[in-house]
Amino acid sequence: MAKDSFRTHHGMVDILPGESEQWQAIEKIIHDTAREFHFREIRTPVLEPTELIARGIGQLTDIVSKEMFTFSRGEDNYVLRPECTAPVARAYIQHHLDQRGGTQKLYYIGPMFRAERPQKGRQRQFHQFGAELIGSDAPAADAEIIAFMVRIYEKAGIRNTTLKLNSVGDPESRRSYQQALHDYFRPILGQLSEISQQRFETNPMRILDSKEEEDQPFIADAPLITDYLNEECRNHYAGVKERLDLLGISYTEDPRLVRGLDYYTKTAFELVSPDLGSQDALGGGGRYDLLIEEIGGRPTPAVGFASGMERFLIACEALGITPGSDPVPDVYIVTRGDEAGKWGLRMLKTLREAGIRATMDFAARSVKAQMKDANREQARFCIIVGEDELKQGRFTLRNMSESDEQMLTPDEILTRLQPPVQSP
RNA sequence: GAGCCCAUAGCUCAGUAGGUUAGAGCGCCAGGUUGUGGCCCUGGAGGCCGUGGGUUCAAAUCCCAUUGGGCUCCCCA
Repeated sequence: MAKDSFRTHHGMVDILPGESEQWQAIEKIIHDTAREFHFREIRTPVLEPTELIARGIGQLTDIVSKEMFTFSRGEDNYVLRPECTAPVARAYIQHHLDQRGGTQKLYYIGPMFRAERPQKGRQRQFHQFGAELIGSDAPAADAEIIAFMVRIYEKAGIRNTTLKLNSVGDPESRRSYQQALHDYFRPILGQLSEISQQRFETNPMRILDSKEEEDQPFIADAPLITDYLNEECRNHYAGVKERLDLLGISYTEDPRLVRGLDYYTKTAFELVSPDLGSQDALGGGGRYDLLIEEIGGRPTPAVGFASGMERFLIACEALGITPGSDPVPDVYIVTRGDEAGKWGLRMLKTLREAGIRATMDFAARSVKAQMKDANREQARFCIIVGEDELKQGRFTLRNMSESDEQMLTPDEILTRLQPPVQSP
């Protein structure tokens, strides 16, 4: 690589032709599924007020405490959004979407940013799609969100996933549970890993998440949140499970499933895949009944999920699924000479207006080089234009797979190519 | 923030008892067909062997540093 050239920042990747078609294909699945479920798209800015994210996600989370890309300009503090639930909630409040009546079913696709060390399935700029159902505390809302997420992967052909499900309770349940955890861990605190000892103070539930070898035996016997849920949370959890059963969505209850962001309440879920390596979650989410009030709205229950696009594609690749296909032109116009080149340009316009995908050479190369290029691009037909054709008003139409040629007028060529040849 | 691995052409990689002009396959460009692709043949372009220093008569090869990349921990999508 030349000395003076540039490359992307650490953890930022270019998506090139050949890959971009795969992205478009899964984006299409997401958009199509959203239509079936009647989720409506919302697009929020990539930059958000730093304070919104800090308050929404929680000061003590890793995301806020050490993974944000921030900068200031004048009085304003900007952050590259690390996730999209808080921004969507912000938009809901800002635009008074509650006044539109009913519940809001919103979905999004877009880049998110976290200043972590990159590894498989984790980049600094990564892409998430997700959905939020705002304004309902009913278990049916949780089920709808989960059904939407699950359906997208199902459509893509990703069948070997596991849906992990839990309830993390409401503040009241959480308090009694945290008390139980404190009572349980305090006597054995010295035997826990350093990180777990810290979490004992900050967020004892996270100890259950620990992967430290030394913690495992203690975690195995630790009290479970499900035993401390109050009646409301218990009923809600049962209601969600009942509806998932109803929808034929299988799940595995995981009483140790904890979500990383502070705003979650009650339902927590995660869709995991065995093909992702160390970062095994395709997506996750849950209920966040406290968030909207926390960032300045009226108390409003909501539930949502977020999924990683990069991990989606890793899962596809592991299963041998290649979403989308490389585009090929119907026609490649091969020209010889300046006049032919101009004719070709006009013909391109005509073809395209007829819905025929057409291109040509734009580097004034030899006929042979143009044919080679047409072959490389897998064009179905070539139109070959030189002085003879211009004089006769009839042009050579070459079928590239059959290798046969006909001399036709432009009108005949159009008729011959319509309806546009089918492409995969 | 911590650990491990890697670094030779556009891509995938050969190349160590250190020794003359650094290789292959694929890809790219051109010719063989003065207007015709895919197969084939021939030729060509393209590397200061990531960067800097050291050891040596001599370094892609040994040593140190540095940068970049990958993976893992932490955490998350």
